Amino acid sequence: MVTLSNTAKSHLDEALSRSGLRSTRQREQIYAVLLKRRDHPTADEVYARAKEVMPTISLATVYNCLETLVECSLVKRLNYEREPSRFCPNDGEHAHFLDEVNGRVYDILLPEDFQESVTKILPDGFEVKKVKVTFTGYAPKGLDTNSL
Amino acid sequence: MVTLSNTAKSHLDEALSRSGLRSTRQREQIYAVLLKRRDHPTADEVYARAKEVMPTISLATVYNCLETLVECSLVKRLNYEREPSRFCPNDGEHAHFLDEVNGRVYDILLPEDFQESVTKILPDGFEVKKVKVTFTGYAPKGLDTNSL
DNA sequence: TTGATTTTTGGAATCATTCCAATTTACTTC
DNA sequence: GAAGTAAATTGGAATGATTCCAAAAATCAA
Ligand SMILES: [Mn+2]
Ligand SMILES: [Mn+2]
Ligand SMILES: [Zn+2]
Ligand SMILES: [Zn+2]
Repeated sequence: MVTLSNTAKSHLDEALSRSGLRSTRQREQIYAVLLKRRDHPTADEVYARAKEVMPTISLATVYNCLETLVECSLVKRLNYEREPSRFCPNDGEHAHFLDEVNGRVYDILLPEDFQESVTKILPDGFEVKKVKVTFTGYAPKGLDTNSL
Repeated sequence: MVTLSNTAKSHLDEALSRSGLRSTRQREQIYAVLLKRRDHPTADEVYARAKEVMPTISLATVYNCLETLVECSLVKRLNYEREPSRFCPNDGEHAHFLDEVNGRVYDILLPEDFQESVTKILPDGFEVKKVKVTFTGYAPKGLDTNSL
């Protein structure tokens, strides 16, 4: 029904219970779908992939699960202009690169001191909680989104 | 009808004609509204402000004009999660800071070498066209959005 | 097993934005 | 400055991702 490594499964269970939420088949399935191909799919795409292995899952549930995973900090929601949200199961700090030609989004590893150093550009008095960096341009050819 | 400095007016006219577009009362009005209070209003807010001085303008026109201004690179469109787009008439390179408490967006001046230096974190082969930086947190109290 | 609480589900509702066809306006040419 | 053509504006309908809702199903503790 799902394909979720033991470590991913316990990562999920811990994050859910930390938020006082239950581990369900649907939540596991959605998380598994995201981890399998780290290509930043939309809710509709997640729905399609989840249905292949869990045909009775509903779109509403996909939205619910994605929202839950985002709130547990297991998944990030990405928004480009007014397009449908995309979802990223990479819970580490990283930037995103959107390829203008193929429409794909690549995760970009950030240097250790990045948040600290970029925060220096703020005038005195600004207290930063989060920094988001998004690149747009052309990614190198033949690069798999799973590889980053 | 509109309040647009001579320099702003010619800035607008030049950008429009550069794109082969006409300068209209509505486009001038929308641009004037944005310049008057640089607080990153939504299309609805722009509509409300424009109607005060041009009561017959339509919401469709506001959307059209905003889109036109964005395409002329006179205005930037900002998107936060799934909220309505906001618009910024600051055409220079800058970052944005969203205050989580008051919901306001502040323009953040970027250092000269910023784009160049942040681009260094990309692996070889990525060709950058644009970098977007967005901060979230708490802005200093009593700061006017027009002042930045 | 029972009962209380969450979660899932299908479908309706939302709402920012886009689309459309008709009217008006702007620019060019005579 | 009248006429013709292209571009822009307008009100209202349509769109579509997302959210909402109330009923059914699943989970958990007792
Ligand atoms: Mn992603
Ligand atoms: Mn803005
Ligand atoms: Zn990512
Ligand atoms: Zn701005």
